[in-house]
Amino acid sequence: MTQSPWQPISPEKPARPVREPLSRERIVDTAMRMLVEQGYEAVSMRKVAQALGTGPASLYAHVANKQELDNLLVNRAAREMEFPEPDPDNWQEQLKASMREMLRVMRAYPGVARAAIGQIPLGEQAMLSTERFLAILKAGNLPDQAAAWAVDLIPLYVTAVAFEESVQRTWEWTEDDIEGFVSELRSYFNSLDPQRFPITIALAGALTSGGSGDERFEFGIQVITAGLASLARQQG
Amino acid sequence: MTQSPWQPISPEKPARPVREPLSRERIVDTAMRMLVEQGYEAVSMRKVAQALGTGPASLYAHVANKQELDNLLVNRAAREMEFPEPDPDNWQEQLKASMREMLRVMRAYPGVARAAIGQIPLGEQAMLSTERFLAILKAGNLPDQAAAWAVDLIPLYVTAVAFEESVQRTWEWTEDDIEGFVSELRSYFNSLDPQRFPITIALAGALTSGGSGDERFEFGIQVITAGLASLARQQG
DNA sequence: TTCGCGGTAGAACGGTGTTCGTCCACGAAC
DNA sequence: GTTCGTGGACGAACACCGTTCTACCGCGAA
Repeated sequence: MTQSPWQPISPEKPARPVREPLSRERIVDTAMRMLVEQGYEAVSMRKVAQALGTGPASLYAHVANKQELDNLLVNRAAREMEFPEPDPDNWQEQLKASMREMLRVMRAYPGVARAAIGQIPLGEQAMLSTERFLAILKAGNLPDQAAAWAVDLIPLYVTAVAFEESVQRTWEWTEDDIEGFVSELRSYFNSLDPQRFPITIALAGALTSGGSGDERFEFGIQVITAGLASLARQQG
Repeated sequence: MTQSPWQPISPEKPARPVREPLSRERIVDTAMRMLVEQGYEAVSMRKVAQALGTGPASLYAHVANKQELDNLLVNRAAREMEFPEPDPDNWQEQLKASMREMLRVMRAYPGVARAAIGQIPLGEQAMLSTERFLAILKAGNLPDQAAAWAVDLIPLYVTAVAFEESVQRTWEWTEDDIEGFVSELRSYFNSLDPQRFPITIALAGALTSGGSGDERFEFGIQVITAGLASLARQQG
């Protein structure tokens, strides 16, 4: 009882607390914007709440926990992916194009990869992209089991690539930093003990090429596509 | 000056603060043991320090930061991997065996995968395993550039698989939990809109099979190996 | 008009990585 | 033999994190 009993109750309303009410939609919108602008690390329950002008506890009325919010972000991103209509004569190129599309979206929302890795994507949009991949793989005449495991393998690879990139982006390297690092790396390889690392030294040039990641990714999807093609049933 | 001036100086030594001095080695040993026994989440700078009977600040005299400690753990784990001598007639099977070996070690040290993902492994032991993989790939007559990118792709895939498993292990699921989840998943697939998810529904069985992960992993290394083989130069 | 209820939100709990500044033991120098 | 400098040890603190407790309050139903 530290308050004076005659204190006026509610001094002319406390600064209009009405505001637009919270909602799942508004929370995901805000989190997504922060993800794009400031990266995954910046998307904390506290900061999302602060951006919405409230406290962290308020979010929990609409979102179960951080993990669910991550899942919602993944699903929101998946909404933007576009896939071709399956064409049996062209399924390998379609598969590659779809993987490129997946990486494109994940690059556009850095941090979504981190949210996506290690979770089974069961949201509406994510399931739709699975369906699209399955359609392409079936057009390629893959056995059911191979197609099923492939739609596990493919997002795993693309997500891992995107995640790796996003981790390195966290370190905030400029183009020059990368160039410097690559040349340092090359001379590090060359300084190794030739007795123990003969091949690493011989391939120092090849090992340090393709730093941008695009070429490496192209290589990866080529390997996966060719590997899957080798499992396709002859004819149809 | 709150102390009494006649107070005896150093009351028979303050509980022997000598102890064995800290060192990088001791820190990594302790962290590794905690990683094995309690998982990655339990390995914090504070807890490692506590296990060593000191405060967190003491570690920073020997280890730059948490990330460096993670790297040291990765390198320590890589020390345990064993690779076959390259055999040109058997390189595909050797490649698969090496990937299995890599996964085996990463499973033995849950959390190492999490520490490894998104970093270029430049430690002594990690470089050695790269060298071994290169030897096998060269035995398979892969072009230099393909071999170089392959030793990027291969650890990326294995690490991603191990990381995914370790994330799911964090959730502490029993065998029964998994079974229940899989059957739930199956009925979820079957409850989807047949208009929009025809293939997902048709393949519900295949999609939910191989829950243990071993079969999925075997599929993955088969795809990668076959894909790489398709890039090998004809003959030598 | 009253009551109940659900969204809001401040405060707090128990954690995290990292840094600051103090203290002290030890080896080198005088 | 004594002094001094230095580097490791480390308690305390900083700025965060996800989550929960609990009080409050406005609004719709009764």
